[in-house]
Amino acid sequence: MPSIDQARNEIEAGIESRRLVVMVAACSVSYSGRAGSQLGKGDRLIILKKDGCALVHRSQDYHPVNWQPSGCVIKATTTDNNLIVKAVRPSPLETLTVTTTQVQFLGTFELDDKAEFQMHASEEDMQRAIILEPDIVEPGLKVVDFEKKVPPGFVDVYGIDSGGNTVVIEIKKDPAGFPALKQLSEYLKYLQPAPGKRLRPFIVAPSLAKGVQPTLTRERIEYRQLTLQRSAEIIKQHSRTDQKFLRTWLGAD
Amino acid sequence: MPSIDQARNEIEAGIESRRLVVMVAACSVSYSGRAGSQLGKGDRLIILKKDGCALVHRSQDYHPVNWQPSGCVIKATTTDNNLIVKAVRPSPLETLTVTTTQVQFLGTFELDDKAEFQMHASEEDMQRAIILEPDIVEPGLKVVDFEKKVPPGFVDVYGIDSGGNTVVIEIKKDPAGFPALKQLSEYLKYLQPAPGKRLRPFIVAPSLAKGVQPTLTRERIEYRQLTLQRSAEIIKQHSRTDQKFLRTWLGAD
DNA sequence: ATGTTTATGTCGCGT
DNA sequence: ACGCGACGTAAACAT
Repeated sequence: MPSIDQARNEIEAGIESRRLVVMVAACSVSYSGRAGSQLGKGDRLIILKKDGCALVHRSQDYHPVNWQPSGCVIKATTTDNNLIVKAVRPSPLETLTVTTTQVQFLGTFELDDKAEFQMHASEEDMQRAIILEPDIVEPGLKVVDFEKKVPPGFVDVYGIDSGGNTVVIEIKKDPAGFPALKQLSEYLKYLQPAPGKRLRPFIVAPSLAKGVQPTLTRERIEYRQLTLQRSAEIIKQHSRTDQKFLRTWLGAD
Repeated sequence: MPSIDQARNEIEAGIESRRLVVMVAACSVSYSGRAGSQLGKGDRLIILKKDGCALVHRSQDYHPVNWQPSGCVIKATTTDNNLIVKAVRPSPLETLTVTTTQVQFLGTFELDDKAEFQMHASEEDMQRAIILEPDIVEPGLKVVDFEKKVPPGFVDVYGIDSGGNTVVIEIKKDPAGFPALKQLSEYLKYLQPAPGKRLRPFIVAPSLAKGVQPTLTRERIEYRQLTLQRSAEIIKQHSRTDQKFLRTWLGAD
C-alpha cells in the first residue's frame, strides 16, 4: 500500500516509460466535457495506458464508469494528502479528474504483446456457405463469381439460376435494412442479364429490418434467411478439401 | 509471480467471494459466438468482475481487445501447465477463453464503493428540466414552445406566466455573461406579448458572470439559478415515458 | 424473452 | 475538421 507521494512518483514514471499503470484506490471522480459527471468516494480500478487513454472501473459493469479515450495528456500530482490524476482530452476539450485518498494497489507493467488480433468476419462465412451450397438460396443456382467488382463496390455473390437469369446477392450478417437494399439497387445499375433474361436481386441475411418489406416487394428484391449458425454448420459439413478448393478458388479469382 | 496452480486457486477464490480479479499475464485469447476471434500469445491485463463480466486489455486502446458482458459464468482451470479462464455467456451463447502460460501479477480486491454516479448532459438537460417542471422558473409558468425560431436564432424556452405575460428564457450551463444577455435582448426584438401584457425575459443559469448584474437590472431581465445537477435530478424523477413524450413533442415542433 | 433506442458511445473511412 | 456508418457495440427501457 504505497503512500500518496510514492504513488505519484510511480505513476509519473510509469507514464513516462509508457508502461501500463494499474491502480486500485479509494477515490472520487469527476468528469467535465461534452457532458459532466460526479462520483463520490469509493474503491475503483484505474487504468492508464501508453496511448493516453484512461479507464475507471467499478466493481461491476462492462463499461468503465468514467473514462478518457486515447490521445489524452495524463498527469499525476499531489495536493493536501491527495493524489490527483488528470487526463485531459484536447479536442473536444474534456477533463477527467481522479482524486485519490488512499492507494490499495499500484503496479506498472511492460506488456510485451506483438500478436495480431484476428477476427473472422462472419459475413465471409455466410458467403462461403452460399458458395458451398448455392441451393440454400435457390435450388439450381450456380455461383459464377463473388466479390465481383462493379463501380459502386463489390457484389457479394453473383450467379445464374436454373432459368438462365442473373442472380445478384447481397449478404448481411445483421438484419438487412434500407442501406443494404440501396447498395444492392446500386449494383444492379451496372449489371445486365443475358439477352431475354432477368436480373434477380437477392438479400441474404438472418432477418429483415423493420419496415423494409414494402420496399423489398416494390423493388422486386427477393429475401432468403440465413443465420451465422446455419452458415457455420454448412461449412462444417463440407470436408476440408472442399474448403481448400474454395480457398484456392478465392485466391485465384 | 504466482504459479499456474496458485493463480487458479486465487482466481476461483476471488470469483467465489465476488471480489474484483485483476491479472497481468502472458496469454492467448480466443472468442467464439456471434463472431469469432483469435489472439496469439502476448502480455495483457485481464479483469474479472463479480457481475460476471470479463475484460482483456492490451497495452493500447480504450476498448478491450476481447471481453464478455455481465452475466457470464466464469471459471478458471488448469491443464498442462496452462491456466485457462473461460467466460461463457448463456444467451447468445458465446465463449471467451484466455489461455495463460505465465502470470506476471494477480490480485483480488474487495471494492467498497457505495457512491452514486451522477451525470448531467448539458444545456439540453436544463431545458428538459424546465419543460418537465416549469415551476422551477416560476410557479404557474406554462411552457408553450422551445427552440422557437426567431431571426437571430432560437429561443430556448418560450411560455406564458400566470398573468398571461410572455416569458422568454435563455439557458446557459456556464455562468451567464454579457453575450447571453445580448442574445436574449436580440430575441426580444422579434417577439411581442399579448395585448396589454408584458414580455418577461429570463436568464436561467447555474450562476451569473461577474459584472452582469447591473445590466440585468437595467434591462429588466430576471435571473433564476439552475444547476446541471439539479436538472439531472429533475429529469431522473420523471419517468422515461415522460421524456419520450417530450421528445415526440420536440420532434413534432 | 424480445425488440427498440440511447450513448460522454468509440472508431474508422471518406470528403 | 466534419459527417456518416459500423460495432462481437452494451445497456436501459418498453413490449
